[in-house]
Amino acid sequence: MFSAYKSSAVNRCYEGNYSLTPQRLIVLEAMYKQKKPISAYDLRKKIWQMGGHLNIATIYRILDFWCSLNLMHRISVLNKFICCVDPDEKHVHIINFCEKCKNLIETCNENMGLDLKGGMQLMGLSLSKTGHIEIPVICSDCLQ
Amino acid sequence: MFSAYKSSAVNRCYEGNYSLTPQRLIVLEAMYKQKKPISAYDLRKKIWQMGGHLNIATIYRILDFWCSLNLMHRISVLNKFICCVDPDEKHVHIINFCEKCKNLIETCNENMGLDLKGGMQLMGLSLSKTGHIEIPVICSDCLQ
DNA sequence: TATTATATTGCAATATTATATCATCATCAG
DNA sequence: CTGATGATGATATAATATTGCAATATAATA
Repeated sequence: MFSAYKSSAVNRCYEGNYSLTPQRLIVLEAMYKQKKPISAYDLRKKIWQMGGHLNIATIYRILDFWCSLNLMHRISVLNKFICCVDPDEKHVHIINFCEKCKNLIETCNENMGLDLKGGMQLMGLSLSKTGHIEIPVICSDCLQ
Repeated sequence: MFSAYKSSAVNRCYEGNYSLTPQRLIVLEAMYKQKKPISAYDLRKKIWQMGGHLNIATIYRILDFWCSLNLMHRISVLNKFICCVDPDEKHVHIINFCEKCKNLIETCNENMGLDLKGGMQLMGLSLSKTGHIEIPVICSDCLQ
């Protein structure tokens, strides 16, 4: 439901004192409709089709904005963007990326039984707040 | 030591029946000298400085080649390439990427106490053979 | 409300990263 | 030698991303 997703967005903007501009809303809505990862340029086309117009630089800036608030993820292995499936999840977001069919299976480290903090401490590292983790996998469908 | 790294490369080529061409060696050597992640275009410059010349398409093809043999990694969050610090390591290669200083700390899942297989099985996934995992972190130096 | 400060967006140019196509060259088996 | 295969070179172009600055919108304050 878009309304739930949108209210997460509204809350983050309120908490962080960021303004929720029309352009940011346009991107939010277009991205929400988009169920697969999409490039910034394709998102621009999609917004055209929805009757809007945003400059490509603006689109990149706004995508970065939402990513920094964890409402979206930049899937770096694809150079594409996707809405976060559960923006209020407090664990580390994990994006399993099937190398064969290119589908994403998003979850969190807890659901995968992954103890990240322990491993990090061993190395003197701490997890960055904003990031997510992409794991290259073969999904069950592609395993035959 | 380059000789150890090179002999890993020679072995992989032999096992897989791939030819170790002069161009592939040039890339191997230039990359080995390079201690930080480098873009394909910057690598081309570096090869120029070493007195060689390789076409950009060739460079991309050869980088892909070495990545497929796990002698190098494509760091997708940076769109850059780096030599693998331990090409004979059989565990999953983990590249911790400091979001502040941009340095990489490479290790393997075992060293980090990360049980990846267990987590994958829970989700019906299996780890892809070729990939590595990039984790966004803050390193100890940057934590103040 | 009017004014100022700050943040955001639009625009245009450009930089950076990556791939496609096709010709040529090298290697190797028969 | 010859033909098949794989690798490389050359060129063009596609796809992704950023920069600098002007214009505009938003928020803060008088």
